[in-house]
Amino acid sequence: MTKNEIADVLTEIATLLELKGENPFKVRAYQTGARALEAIEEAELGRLIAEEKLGTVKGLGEALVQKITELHTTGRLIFFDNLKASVEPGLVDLLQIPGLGPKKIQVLKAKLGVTDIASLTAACHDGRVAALDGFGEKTQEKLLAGIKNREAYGKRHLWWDAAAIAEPIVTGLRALPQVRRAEAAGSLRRSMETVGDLDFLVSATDVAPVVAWFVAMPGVKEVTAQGETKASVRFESGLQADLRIVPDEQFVFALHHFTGSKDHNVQMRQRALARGLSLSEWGLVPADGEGTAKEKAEKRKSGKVENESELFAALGLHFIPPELREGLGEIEAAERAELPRLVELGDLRGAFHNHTTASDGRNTLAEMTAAAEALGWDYLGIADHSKSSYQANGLDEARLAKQVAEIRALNDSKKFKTHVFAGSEVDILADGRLDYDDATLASLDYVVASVHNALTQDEATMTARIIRAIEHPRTTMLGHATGRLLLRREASRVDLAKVIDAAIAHGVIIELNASPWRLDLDWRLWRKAAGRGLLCAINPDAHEIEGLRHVRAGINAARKGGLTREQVLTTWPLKRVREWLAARSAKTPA
DNA sequence: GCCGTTTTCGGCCCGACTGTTTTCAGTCG
Repeated sequence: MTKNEIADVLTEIATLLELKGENPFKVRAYQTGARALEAIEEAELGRLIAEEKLGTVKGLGEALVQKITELHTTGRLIFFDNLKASVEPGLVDLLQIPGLGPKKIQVLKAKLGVTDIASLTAACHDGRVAALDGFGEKTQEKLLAGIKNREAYGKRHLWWDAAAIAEPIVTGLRALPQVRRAEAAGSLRRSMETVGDLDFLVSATDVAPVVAWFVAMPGVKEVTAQGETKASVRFESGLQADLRIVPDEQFVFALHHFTGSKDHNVQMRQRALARGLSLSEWGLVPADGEGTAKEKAEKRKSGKVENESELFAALGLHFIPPELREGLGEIEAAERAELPRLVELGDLRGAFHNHTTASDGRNTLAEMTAAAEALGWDYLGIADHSKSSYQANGLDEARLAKQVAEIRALNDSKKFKTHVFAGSEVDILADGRLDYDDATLASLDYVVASVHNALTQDEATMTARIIRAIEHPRTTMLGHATGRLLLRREASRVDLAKVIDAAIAHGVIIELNASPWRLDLDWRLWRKAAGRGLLCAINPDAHEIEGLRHVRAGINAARKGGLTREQVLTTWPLKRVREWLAARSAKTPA
């Protein structure tokens, strides 16, 4: 078994133990163990097991070492099999219902024979749940509502959609006279491609009016919690938003804590402990357990930390941008002053993958160019679909030639300051050939090669297909490498390591498709690939003028991937891009 | 189940909120 598979087993054990009402600290030990395992490298795990040194990993004791070793060598764990057999499988689903934890599930099972969502629903409808000790009418209603909305509530949301809801809320909070500071935290602030719920953090002089404003926001469908300093609401889409209000001197610590990620926070706390300090959402204080809460509060005030930079500095670190706080080595890099200077939205000078009404876009060439000019871009690449993308009104050779001529004429007219590059998003056919002949391709400034059909080929076929396209001398960049649609469609099966190797070897760019549904290549792959020389282009894949703004999502992903300005072609000035494209063409046999 | 300048037992983060209670247990983050 691989380490991630083993970690999944440990996590499942934790869930099952929790359901059985086991000691919560034992449950946590399994969760901690799973995380510790994920943090070591695959080969390292094999070595540690072989040398019987797995126990030296913090969080892995005698029992976990034995279980991990058994899983790693045999692929099975008798303890896990027995545990699974002792728990009704439907009970695991019950844990997902808000308001239900292990204790209540135990009671429901013991008193009412509830073993899954169906039997719980029946018991609620009969009123048997409300009659139980410790339960009541409200709990019963809440459980029914939770069951009904389970799917919508469990759903994640695109960063783009979540940000559109969150930004006016932050603005609204800051406008309140009682509010001193307000930020959105959580995975939204870390610019994750999808977001589970929204976390708002506020420091205020008076809390009641802030809570009152929050629960009365337009679009709120349901207030799920409301207290003095905390509130939770649910929007129509199922998106949940949490508000927390803290004293201003605590704001920075709470902001850091609720921005996360969990792994980042764990590592930060460990670092603090190693320096005799204890870090939490409440503050940074000496780690010794002595002293009353009041004394600790005094200590907090004495060592004032005004912003996150000072918080990181207090632990001997350079500022770590929220996007990098994933527990993936950013703390070590910050210690050594080796954090990359991340690309910014304002660095962008243009984009290459955009559509017009010639294929399936909703704005004309002139409209798209005007919009690019309004954004201050020096250049805009038009890449409409090729002829095989019949469903997208792809251009045949004659229509493409006409479009190229239009683009040349538009540039000559000097109507816009923005230069337009004539390109095409050329289908990579099922066998890896491109959708136009070489002469047609040679008439273009650049070529984005993309897969649009036969998405379910096996991995070897798809990989060979894409690599063949990369090897084509006229291919400038690879479009949306995996074809994934976040929350909707899985990525195609493709060996990205080989694709990246081929792109580097042939000097082909891989696009970071900035469509909020794609963000493809995934940010997790960029740091290593760019370090090896892969050049990135942030392309919005815009089908209308509003779509050009999606580059912001692309910048988010690029930043999470640790990319610098230099590594992103679309930040380069026009002259340098032209020279780069010309040099590529020169290498190409005419 | 893990951990130890409290070293083999007794902690392990803990405060806020809800719904049910009449002083608190369970859940959540």
